[in-house]
Amino acid sequence: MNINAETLFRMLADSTRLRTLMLLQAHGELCVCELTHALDLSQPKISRHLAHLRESALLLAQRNGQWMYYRINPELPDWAQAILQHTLAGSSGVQPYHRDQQTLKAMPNRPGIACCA
Amino acid sequence: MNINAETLFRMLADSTRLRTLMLLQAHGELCVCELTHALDLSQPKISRHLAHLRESALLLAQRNGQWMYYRINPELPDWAQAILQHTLAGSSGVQPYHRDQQTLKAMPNRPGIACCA
DNA sequence: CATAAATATATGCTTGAACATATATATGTT
DNA sequence: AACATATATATGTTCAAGCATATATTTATG
Repeated sequence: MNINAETLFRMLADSTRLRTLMLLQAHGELCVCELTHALDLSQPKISRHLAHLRESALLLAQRNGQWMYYRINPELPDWAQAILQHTLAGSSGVQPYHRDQQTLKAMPNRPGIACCA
Repeated sequence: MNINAETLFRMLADSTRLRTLMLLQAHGELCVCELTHALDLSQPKISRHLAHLRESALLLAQRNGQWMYYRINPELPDWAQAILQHTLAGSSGVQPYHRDQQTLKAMPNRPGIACCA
């Protein structure tokens, strides 16, 4: 994998992208509709930023039925993964990141998650 | 200390500022003329970016005679310091960061450094 | 000693490019 | 058709670059 620090930081410098990455860092894999709900932003806005993150090789995308699932590229170099971890550690208790986690958990009809045990 | 992740990453997302921070992370403290020489950029450009970094509380400045010395704010939260460390680890061997270090070492008449033993 | 010159650093101001946003619409899946 | 996602276009905002210039400190000179 080849990513330079400046590119990584340009991607992290936008609020929508940073919140998205923090959700993915905490959950492993999420589809566009989950992100749209958790961040409470318009679908085209999320989709555009996901495209940027994909083009920068920070994210991988995978279709499952009608849903597109995104996850952090596991081949990112160690230093980049470490940066994402430390960022999550430093902001998971802070707004808006903390609220985003709660909003995701409270989402009704999440695809791929059984509604009842 | 109070700095949020988005502000940190906006500061790191510019090439001039990132190169400056990597030099400071590696050397502890440098004056404007040393940074200007090492990065081979115009003095107003460096000075302008140093002002941004100061206003974001990432850097502290201290006058010593005619020289202004800048250093990374030691009160940055742990996660932010960790990010700077990992960034240096990931880019110290890469251009332009590696070249910057060499150019600094080759600078003649560095203030505060004895010319001969 | 007063003043001027040289060095080091900071800051207005304007222009231009990069980029985020919003709306509408297109594509793909069930 | 309904749902999920992507993209095109237009618009507005942010922000870096460059130049000129201002301030501060030290050194040189009459």
